Amino acid sequence: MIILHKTFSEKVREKLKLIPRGRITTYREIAKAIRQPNAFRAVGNACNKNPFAPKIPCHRVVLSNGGIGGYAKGKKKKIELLEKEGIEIKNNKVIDFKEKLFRFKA
DNA sequence: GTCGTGACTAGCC
DNA sequence: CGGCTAGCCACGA
Repeated sequence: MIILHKTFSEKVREKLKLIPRGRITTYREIAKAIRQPNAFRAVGNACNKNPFAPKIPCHRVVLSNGGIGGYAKGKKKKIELLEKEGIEIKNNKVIDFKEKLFRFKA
């Protein structure tokens, strides 16, 4: 049997890496993807404490309501990165975030 | 083992 | 739409 006891952060990172460029996801979606739909809080924590900051596209994660949320390097930086990838943002909210939302494989 | 904290969310007013 | 509250989870001290 397999027991890979990965930490919560590990799982989050795995999912984060799956987000394609030009797309975004929400903390909620990630929580669901790792089979812990109620751990959306911990997801944010994992990203914030993420020791591989530049290696993980954590900037592609937004709030479930399309809000930007936060970013270890500053919300502004997060917005810029997203705009660079083709995500339109206005008033700290993602435009048509529903269409750009990336859903993980069920 | 307990407590506080946070890049959250949904509900209510 | 904006603000507030309660519920939720993992992690470090």
